[in-house]
Amino acid sequence: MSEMIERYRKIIEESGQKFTKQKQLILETILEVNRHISANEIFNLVKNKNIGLATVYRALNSFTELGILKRIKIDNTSYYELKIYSGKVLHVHFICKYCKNILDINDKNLILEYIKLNNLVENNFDVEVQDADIMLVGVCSSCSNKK
Amino acid sequence: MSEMIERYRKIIEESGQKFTKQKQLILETILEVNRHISANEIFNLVKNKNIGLATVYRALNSFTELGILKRIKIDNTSYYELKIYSGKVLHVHFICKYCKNILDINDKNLILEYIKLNNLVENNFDVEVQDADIMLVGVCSSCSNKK
DNA sequence: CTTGATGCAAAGGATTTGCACAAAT
DNA sequence: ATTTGTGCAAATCCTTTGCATCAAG
Repeated sequence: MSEMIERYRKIIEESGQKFTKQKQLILETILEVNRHISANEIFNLVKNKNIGLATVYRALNSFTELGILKRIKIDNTSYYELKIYSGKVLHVHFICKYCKNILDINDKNLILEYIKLNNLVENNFDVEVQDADIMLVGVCSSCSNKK
Repeated sequence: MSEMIERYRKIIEESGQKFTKQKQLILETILEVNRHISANEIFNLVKNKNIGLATVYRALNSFTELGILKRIKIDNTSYYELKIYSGKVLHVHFICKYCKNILDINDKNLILEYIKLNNLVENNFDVEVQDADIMLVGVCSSCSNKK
């Protein structure tokens, strides 16, 4: 078992839940694809191994609550990506309104600026910001050139 | 008819669509509540006037496309708020993970900072940012005091 | 008139849930 | 053994769509 999976196992077991074959398989699948993936896509990748769609949903919900996964919504579907131990502090995404492709905005300086802003919000609005979903919407260069 | 409604009417008619009683009523309802409101909530406020739920959804989709409304998703439901002529440039929201209340982050300086960051993203990632959905997640002061 | 809009009910898609069975500690 | 997880199918919730009718320009 990979080091990653070992860490997730620890988190899951420490929460009182059992670390089952199904959960491991689902985690491995997400690790492998290494991009935003939906419950249904995961299901299609694992259904030959006798895993039900409900199990996939239950696992994804559980992992999200435990902070292992990050859920982002596009139209009416949830997509998931690994959250902790993935080297990311904050999630900033850009979605192209035409091709619907999602870009990860991973520039370190930008992310740091965003975090500063979150701190400003905390001070000005008397709240505690624990997470930020930032979705920028616009036109990617590829779709821009097609016009 | 209020000045606001007149402006929306213009936008709707210029897009080639008809400005019907139903659309007017839905717009007036959103204007009145002056907060995030779901299709179902709107429907409950207008159903006694013989408007179907489908009409509400069709109007909301149309208004969103025309840029009159802004759609934000919470859990599996869409909420809408007036976008243009509402004095807002960019939409930054804070949601409390406990009470699920949504705060509008309307501080002018903060918003301007966010816009600057969007411009940085445009330059660094070769995209055109047209809109930004920023949802901060955390704990509001009220829920924080209850612990 | 002609075209687009509406209301209703049915369909659709994503997600959740009830239940009997299986597997983990 | 006991408790939690699973697979399946049915149920649920939000949203969209087909169709006959209605209303706006």
